[in-house]
Amino acid sequence: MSEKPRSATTKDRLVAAAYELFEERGFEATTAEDIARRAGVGRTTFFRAFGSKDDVIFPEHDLLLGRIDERLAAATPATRALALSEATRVVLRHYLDEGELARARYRLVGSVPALRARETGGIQQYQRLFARWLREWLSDLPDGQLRAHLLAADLVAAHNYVLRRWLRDQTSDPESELDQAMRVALERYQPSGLEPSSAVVVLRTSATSAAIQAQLQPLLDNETP
Amino acid sequence: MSEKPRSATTKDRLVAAAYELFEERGFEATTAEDIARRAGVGRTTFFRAFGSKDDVIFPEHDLLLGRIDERLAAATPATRALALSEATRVVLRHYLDEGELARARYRLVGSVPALRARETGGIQQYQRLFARWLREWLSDLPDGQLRAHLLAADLVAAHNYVLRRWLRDQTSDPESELDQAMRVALERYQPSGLEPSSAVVVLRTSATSAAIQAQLQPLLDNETP
DNA sequence: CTCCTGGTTGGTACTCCGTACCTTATAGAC
DNA sequence: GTCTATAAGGTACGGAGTACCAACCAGGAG
Repeated sequence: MSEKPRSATTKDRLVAAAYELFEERGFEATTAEDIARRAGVGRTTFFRAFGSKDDVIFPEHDLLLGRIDERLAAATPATRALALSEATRVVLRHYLDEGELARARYRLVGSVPALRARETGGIQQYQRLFARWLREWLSDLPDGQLRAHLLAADLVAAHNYVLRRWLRDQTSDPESELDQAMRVALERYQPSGLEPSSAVVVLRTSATSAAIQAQLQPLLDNETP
Repeated sequence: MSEKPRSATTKDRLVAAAYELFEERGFEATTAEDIARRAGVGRTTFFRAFGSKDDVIFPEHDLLLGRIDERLAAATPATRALALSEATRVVLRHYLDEGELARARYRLVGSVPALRARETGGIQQYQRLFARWLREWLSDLPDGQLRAHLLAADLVAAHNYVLRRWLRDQTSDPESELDQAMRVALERYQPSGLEPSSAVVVLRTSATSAAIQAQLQPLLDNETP
């Protein structure tokens, strides 16, 4: 019935057919054979292309994992915080580029428990990837292993928070929101071991600033754990 | 209305049979009929008891979700931090009580991708439950919604970090480790809007402590955002 | 041209999961 | 005893995913 672009590859036609049918009659009510028939191929070809019915919906997952890994591998010690932030941005941008397709997937996944499980499995893979790098980067800190896992969880949660707001049409500037979310998430990232925040208390005294400095220094040098 | 021990033993026999067979010949190579036969019941009874082959492995999930919800619902504003910590402890204790069964499940889930997905789906439910309460508790904070999601992710990640260490036999005192992990995770929980950490700087001066206090007070009262 | 070869596709058959439906057995309630 | 409710087993079915085979379609080589 509906015509497909001649140049579209078999995989693309299958994806398009699948989304059409899922929206028309739901995920469970659509069989693999239905999808194959609408795409004009055999059932065998469908399973050869995707391996499972779920895979039609998350085809770019491995690609994104690879890009994140690349971005993190390219970081220098001085640019690690930035790399973490940019790595999440890679994923966000991917979905923004997908546009309506991403929103269709969001609606679909939200309404089918089986797909939810599949999606969270994918998210978990992101988190593990972040954790793998962070374990190394934070290995010198006290509780470094634990903090690596927490920060990985934060990064993924922060990204998903912003992404979901965009998917639900609750923001028109998701990139700026990601900036802010990353700022909050990265409060945990303190590779130099500094306090998360510092307060300066000023009292008037007759001492010279040099004298004050001399007295402050030993206090700052051996911090309480 | 009380649980019948008879039906409980049927379920228990099925669980025992399932774990035996999974260890013997693997998850995929074991059919539902195999499990039912070894437990001495019919295939129909198996599916009535568990609904799916995966459910044999995660039978207590809903129970734990309920207990977490209870614990969080019972919190007063002053005891919320404690309630969050205790809620994760409920889950940890459950696994500790299971003992070797929990370790068998860990080995099994680790080796079967399909079960991994199922498990992370369950974890996600914990996280969503925490987030639901925290959204409300942190609603007055700047970035409260975001912070609620991050803290929920932290709590779950911290709990899982300790649990996995125990499952891998890397700790003999998981409860103490959970204390420490919660201390780190809850750094994010600052419902009163206080700074995440405070530093006291002491300089000698001739002023009385009352005079110092008088000078400090205005500084403390209007904090910089 | 025919013959061969490798790769892609479609078709058929099979196992198994999960559900629906129907029958049977057991245990009280009366 | 009978009646009824509940748990159990049995059978049949649709659909996912796999295995295997047959058909087609390149492009050489002779």
